[in-house]
Formats: sequence, C-alpha cells, structure tokens
Amino acid sequence: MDLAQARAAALDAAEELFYERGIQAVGMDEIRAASGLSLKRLYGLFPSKSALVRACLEARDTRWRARLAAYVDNYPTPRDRLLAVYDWLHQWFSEPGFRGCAFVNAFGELGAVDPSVADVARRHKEAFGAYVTALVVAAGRPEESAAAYVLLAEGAIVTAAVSGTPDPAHRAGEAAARLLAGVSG
Amino acid sequence: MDLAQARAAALDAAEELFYERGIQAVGMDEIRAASGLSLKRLYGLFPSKSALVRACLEARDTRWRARLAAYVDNYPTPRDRLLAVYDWLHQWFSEPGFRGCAFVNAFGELGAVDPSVADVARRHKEAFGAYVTALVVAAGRPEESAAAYVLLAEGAIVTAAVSGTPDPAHRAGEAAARLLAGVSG
DNA sequence: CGCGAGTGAGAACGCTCGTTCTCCCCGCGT
DNA sequence: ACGCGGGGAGAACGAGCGTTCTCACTCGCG
Repeated sequence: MDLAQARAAALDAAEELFYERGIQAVGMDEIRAASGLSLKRLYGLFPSKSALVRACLEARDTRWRARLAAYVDNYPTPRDRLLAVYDWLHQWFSEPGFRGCAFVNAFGELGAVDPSVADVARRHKEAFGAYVTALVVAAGRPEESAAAYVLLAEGAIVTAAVSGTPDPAHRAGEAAARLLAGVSG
Repeated sequence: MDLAQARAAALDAAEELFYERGIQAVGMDEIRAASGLSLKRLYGLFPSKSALVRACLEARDTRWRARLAAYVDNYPTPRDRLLAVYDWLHQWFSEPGFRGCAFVNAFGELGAVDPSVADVARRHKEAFGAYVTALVVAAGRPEESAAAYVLLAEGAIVTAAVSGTPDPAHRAGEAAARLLAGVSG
C-alpha cells in the first residue's frame, strides 16, 4: 500500500471515529484497527495524535465545503442558490450519524487546550461565512446583511444536532426567505 | 462546613474548570484542590464524575436562564424584551473567559458517549427555545416565526465562541429587528 | 478523661492512553 | 543462497485518570 493510500485510509478511519464518538474518546489503537495500518505506519504518517486530528479537520473542511458548493451549483438563480444552502443542510442533518458540526465539537472539546484545533475551527467558519456572504452579494443584497444568513445556518446546525431533528434547516430557510423578501412574520 | 456549602463549593469549582478547559481535561483531583474539599467528601456528595458533570450542567442551566430573564425584565415593551436577548448575549460574549455554550461543548465532547449529558443539553436548549418563543408571542408575532429568533441566537453563540468576538450578538440583534419590522436588507 | 464515629490527606489500585521499542518475517539485491 | 533493510504485530513504558482504601487525627458525648 503506497503512501497516499495509507494517508487516505488513516484520515478516513480517524475522521469517522472522531466525529462519531468524540476525539478524546477514541484511542490511536482503535484508529489503527479501523484503518488497517500498523501503529508504526500511523506514526510515520502523522507525528502525533494532535497532528492527525488537525489533518482530519482540514480534510473534512475541504470535503464539506466542496459538497455544499456542488449542491448549490445545481441552482441557477442567485436567490435559489442562497436558499439552497438550507436545503443542503437539511439533507446533511438527515444523514444517519449526524452529530453536529465537527469543528464546533472539536472546538468545545479541545479548543481551550490545543489552540491549533481552535484555529482550524475558526478558519472553517470564516470560509463558510465568506462563501455565504458571496452568495448573499450575488443575490443583490448588501454585504452587511450576510451575517444574518450565516447565523441562521450556524444556529440550525447546533439546534439540529442537540435536538436530533433535521427540522431547524427548514426553519432557517424560511427565515432566510423572509429576510430576502423583506416580508414580516 | 455543612452539606449545602460543600455542594455549592464543589459545583462552583467544577463548573468553572469544566467550562474553562473542557470536561475530560480536568481531573477529579483538580476539582478537589479548587473546591477545598477532600476527595472522600466529593465522592460522598456525587457518586461519580459523570453525576458531578450532570449536576454542574443543571446548575448552570438554571443560573444562565435566570440571568437572561433578569436582564430581559428590565425592558418594558414586548418588542424591546425580545431584542434585549441579543444585548444580553453581547454582554455574555464580552465576559473574560467566554468559551461558547457549555451545553453545546459538553454535547460535542460527551454527547455520543454519555446520553445523560446529551439529555441535559437538549433540555437546556428546549427551555431556551420556549423562553424566546414566549417573548416572540408576547411581541405579537406568530409562534411559528419564533424559531428564526432562536436560531439567530444559537448561531450568534457558536460564532462568537469560535471567532472570539462578541460582534455576532449585534448582527443577530439587527437581523431580529429586521424580521420584526418586516423590512428587507 | 476516654472512646468511637467521621473527616482529611494522600497513597494505592486498576485501567487506559499516547508513544516507543522489540522482535520477527518477508522481499529484494547480489 | 544469503544477508539486510523495512514493515507489521504487539509488548512495553510512563503518565494520568477515576475511584477506593488506609491511617492518623479531631471532636463531641458519656
């Protein structure tokens, strides 16, 4: 098994376990078992668990945002593209094993103790915010109003995770539509 | 030192440490040192760390919601009372050591592994949601629109924590005001 | 004054974890 | 055929955890 394959196996196994059960709750030995790699190889690829965690989060960031963008790109009009974000969230929330935002979870668990984890989480949220802001501007709305759409999405993620239902995505989408239309409710 | 005093000391010390550094990152011995109690006394008050965690979260829930309600009660009109929520959030975010919602953090860290923690978090969010919903209804808005105000608040909490600035509270408050007014932006 | 119940300090225990080390085997070059 | 370097399996190590135990002490009561 070559280097890139091994790296991918390690990241896939670790990411899934970390997300499913929390980072501190899964040991390196379990990642070894799930990835099919030896402990020695694992430590050859990543010098420490902390480095592996960082790499997992970075991989997840690019994959997550690519999936969102791919979904949004199916919609032609700027308005629909912005609202499609909330549809995609609903799809995400409905996936089995959904357990909230991995970055928020990692931040809560390790942010105080490992600043590099807090950094990755902050960068992910900045990137998501910038993406939504671009959609808002493309829809002809002022950039200053973009925060509202971001906050609705973030609130939906947290609420869906804790409550265990995908419904907040629709509530957020409705609120976003009301804001876009400028109609009271 | 009597029982109630000891219980309060334990809860105060544990809550602060758990919030500041994460739950798994602080050991029982550190709680013993910070509370001034002996390990034996600590285990006499709470049968396990998990029970102490639960008790901390429950104490925090009532205190947190009481602080919010006390602030909101300074405002006379229903509209101002609803918007006061976001002012209070800004105050909270500005406190030194603010590190997001303790319940979300605990959910991310332990929710998958300790269902009782997930339950406490869910109940806290339900109670907060019910409170905001009551404010929305009192302001003469339809109950179905309440989710938007809750999601804005939840999004502000997460975003303020990860970004490290209290600003999202104002952005959420502005969006809430726009929704209330029904004016586009 | 004497005694026993309860307390505090902290050692002890059993376990788990991250990380490293040992040992063995396999495949390759000559 | 034969050594040898690298990789796999897993033992080993040191630290830290939650929890319990020991033991000396104190304080209230007869």
